[in-house]
Amino acid sequence: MLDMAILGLLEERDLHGYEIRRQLRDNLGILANVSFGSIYPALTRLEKSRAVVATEESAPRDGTPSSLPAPPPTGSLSGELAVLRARRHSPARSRRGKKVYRITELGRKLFAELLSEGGNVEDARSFSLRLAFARHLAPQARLSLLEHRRALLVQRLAETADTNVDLDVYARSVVQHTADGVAQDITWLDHLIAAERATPQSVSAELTYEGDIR
Amino acid sequence: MLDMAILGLLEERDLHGYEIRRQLRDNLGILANVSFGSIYPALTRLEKSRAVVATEESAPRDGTPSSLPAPPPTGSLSGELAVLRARRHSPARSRRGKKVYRITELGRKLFAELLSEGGNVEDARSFSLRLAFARHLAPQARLSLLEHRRALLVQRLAETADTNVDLDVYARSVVQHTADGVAQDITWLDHLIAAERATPQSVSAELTYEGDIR
DNA sequence: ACATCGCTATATCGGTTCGATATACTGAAC
DNA sequence: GTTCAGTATATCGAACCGATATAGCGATGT
Repeated sequence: MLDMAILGLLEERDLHGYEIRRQLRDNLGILANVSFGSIYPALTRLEKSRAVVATEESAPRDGTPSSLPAPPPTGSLSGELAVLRARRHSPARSRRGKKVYRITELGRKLFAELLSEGGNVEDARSFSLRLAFARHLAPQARLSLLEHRRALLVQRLAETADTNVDLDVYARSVVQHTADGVAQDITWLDHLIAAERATPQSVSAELTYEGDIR
Repeated sequence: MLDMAILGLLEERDLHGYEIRRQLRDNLGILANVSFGSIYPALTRLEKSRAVVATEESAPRDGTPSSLPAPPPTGSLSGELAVLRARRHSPARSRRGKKVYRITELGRKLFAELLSEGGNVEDARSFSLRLAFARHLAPQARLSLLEHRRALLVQRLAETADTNVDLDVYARSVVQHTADGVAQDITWLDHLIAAERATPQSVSAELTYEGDIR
């Protein structure tokens, strides 16, 4: 699951581990407390499987050799300011040895697979992640994802509707609140499904991998 | 976290692994898809740390009527020993050995500790579990649990309020829906807190461990 | 002047949890 | 009377978590 998340972020731009974690926590909100103990091993195994490549000190596009780890302290003032300005909104800050990862073609294929097939449908986090990256899916795969999730939640709601006997106030409150949450998830999905059906497929077709998903 | 859940269930009645999983899935709803790959190792380690004891085909406790096909009442110590001795020399051929676990005094202490101190406050599952077992907590510990969780959610909501820029429709919808869920969790907690304050402590005092929690 | 605190950044360790799979018995349906 | 679904325990490798170590750098304070 983490692999999918990382690859999805790397589809946007090259990133290093720390920044990946920050985006997972702050931007997405899902996977809020993912730890470095998960991220770095994940990056290592993605690198081993050739889905990403690591470069030290994020080099600009074309074959620039990695520069020295420390920025020159006696640089020009304008240079320093440029660095500071860049630091604000770009993850490419040069501090200490920093491994910037870039997704490969193989990685893109792996991402498409994980997004459409991989991932537990029963897990809320997994579903939310896939939906967050749904623009990389073909319209019909998107719809299918939403409907599968909806069906699962409806079933779950039906099963847990009448099992609140012999529970005390606290447990019953938890169960009830969980059920309420599920019900709201379903209405949310209904809106998404309706919006999806209302949107003509041609509009978003160019953003998807249509042909690559089997 | 699983340890706390298991001990909490065993406070009610003696159970075996399969049944523990069933209750976790169906009754509580939290920890819905916990696997046997978690439960059996957890039971083994709880047994190793003397928090629970395992008996084969144990009799139900007092006040717990059971519709099971009446096993011989092996509630006595000698009976348990006989079973254990028999298991040594017999490979349990006829029936698949059903291990029924019973919580010990040590286990009860461990449960009280896990319930009050242990468990991640940031994790929704952990919180829900603890709340589900909240009747085992002293009133002030219960209130504290609710208020801590509330404070955390308020903080989280404040932090994620303005970070929905540069996200596409799908990701933004996920983030928004997550935030809505958090907001509703807060109102839910508000109700629980109000109810908790409205209840005079003496009413539920006898159900708690008050003196055991440090 | 420098001490300390907080943030960025990578990495590893032990322990826990997941998902899949194997095994075996029972009862009901067909 | 054989297949099918449910009950029940167990194990394996991989993934994941939480804590911790290390280290450079910026700001803040005394």
